[in-house]
Amino acid sequence: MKRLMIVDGLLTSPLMAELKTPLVEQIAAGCHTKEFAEGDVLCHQSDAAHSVWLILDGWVKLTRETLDGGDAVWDVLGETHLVGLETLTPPFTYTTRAVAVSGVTALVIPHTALRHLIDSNGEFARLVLKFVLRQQQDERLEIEHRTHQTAPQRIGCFLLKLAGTPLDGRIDLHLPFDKGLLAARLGMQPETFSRALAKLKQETGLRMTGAHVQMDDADALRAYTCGACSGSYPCHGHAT
Amino acid sequence: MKRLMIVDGLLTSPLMAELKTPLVEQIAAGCHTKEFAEGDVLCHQSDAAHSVWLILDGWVKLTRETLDGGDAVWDVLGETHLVGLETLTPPFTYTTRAVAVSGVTALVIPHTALRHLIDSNGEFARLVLKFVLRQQQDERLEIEHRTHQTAPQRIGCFLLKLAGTPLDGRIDLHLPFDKGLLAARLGMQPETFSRALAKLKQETGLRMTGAHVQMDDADALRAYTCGACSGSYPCHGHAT
DNA sequence: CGAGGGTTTGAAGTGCATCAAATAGTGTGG
DNA sequence: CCACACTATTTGATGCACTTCAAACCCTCG
Repeated sequence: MKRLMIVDGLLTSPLMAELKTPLVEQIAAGCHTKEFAEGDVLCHQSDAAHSVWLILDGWVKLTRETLDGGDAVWDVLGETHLVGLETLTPPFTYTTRAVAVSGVTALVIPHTALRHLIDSNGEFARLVLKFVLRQQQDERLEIEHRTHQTAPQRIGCFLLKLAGTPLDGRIDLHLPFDKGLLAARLGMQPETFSRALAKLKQETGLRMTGAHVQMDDADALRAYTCGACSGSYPCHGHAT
Repeated sequence: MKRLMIVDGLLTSPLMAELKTPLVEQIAAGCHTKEFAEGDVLCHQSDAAHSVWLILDGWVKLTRETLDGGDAVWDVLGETHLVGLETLTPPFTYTTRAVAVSGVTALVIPHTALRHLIDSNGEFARLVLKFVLRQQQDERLEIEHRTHQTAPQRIGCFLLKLAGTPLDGRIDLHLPFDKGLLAARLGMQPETFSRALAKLKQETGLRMTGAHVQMDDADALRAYTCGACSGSYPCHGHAT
């Protein structure tokens, strides 16, 4: 019963969903779920890896310390996303600190199990490779965005990704974490975020009250947001 | 004789250098070298893959068209670097256009051979995975740089990477391609590049005449450049 | 020598950051 | 349930970094 839930959890990951059933069950055997409270640290930068996490619910931020003591936010991940995949290669250490930014439910996947699987199972290694190559494309697009998009466009792009591809062109969602963190995730200051959001509302008809976002015509948002981008149009919006 | 040269060429790649000798020879059997003149196109964005290239000499730029007709430079790659690795995963198409920006000598590796190798050889798949995970870290650091570094710092960072880790703290090199392209690679305008360079000279004692770069104390450059970065200090500088 | 591209310089404008302060929102103890 | 404390968010004012548009300069090559 519980095993079945863990299998279902694993299958939410695009990576795991491609595996054959016996393999998923084999991985599931070593997994357990774990709850994290807001502020809990999943792992520290440079620590030797012990787990990879699959987020089932909630959000986790990945940060790195800069030399001058600041914190650089590398990403904020939500459900279906994996934390710590970089530890599958030498030096097998986490490259970021991971901190829950809300209550989080995660599937704990023992690092040893994954490493063993990669070493022993070519098919699994291939699927991880495929997965990472996909991520790499997204990251390169992100690099482009940082250079060519304005602050309001980056916000719009994020919202489109968050909304997925709404069938009817309508968007209705809640920001999953606070605006300050979102600003950092998008590479801007909180003040800039606030002003950029105001501009986005004005330009696209987007409405936002508190964390509640509404939009009647997602295409208007796409038109405003995606102009300078080299991604395929209309923006299909991978979740982050 | 010629076969030996091809094997040597393959081994310049960090990825290939990890393979066992018979495997390298097997790959080499399907490879040939090819010369490209400045401006020659290696591949077009969205084309079905036929080759992966290992650059033996010269430089290749990777660009993507933006919706509004512009060209976004994703990267500029030099010797020991692979072009087209993203085609090893579905949809097996190039995600960028690749154009020689100088005379280029490249090793042409048939795409089918690599795909076959990945599908049949778990060890090879693992090594590619390891290689791509490394690249991914570099790209995430690049994202951070675009947000936290100033234009002069980004130039300094690029020069440090180009110089590798000089033993005696001295730098003496030539820019491998024109400043306009370098500006695009670093995500800035040519005018900004020119001015940022002037500032970098003034701040760090770096000297540049034409494409010739000299510096007596690389550490002064690192001190100026790496402050806001979360990479390990001193900057070890992977080549791009 | 002249043409053309690469590079620099100048002047002006835009976008984002920074510093400062006001406002809104949230959780706590009374 | 209210007042307070504290944090998140917004708003205002100002400065800096980068872009943009324009023109000059430089360098190479025919």
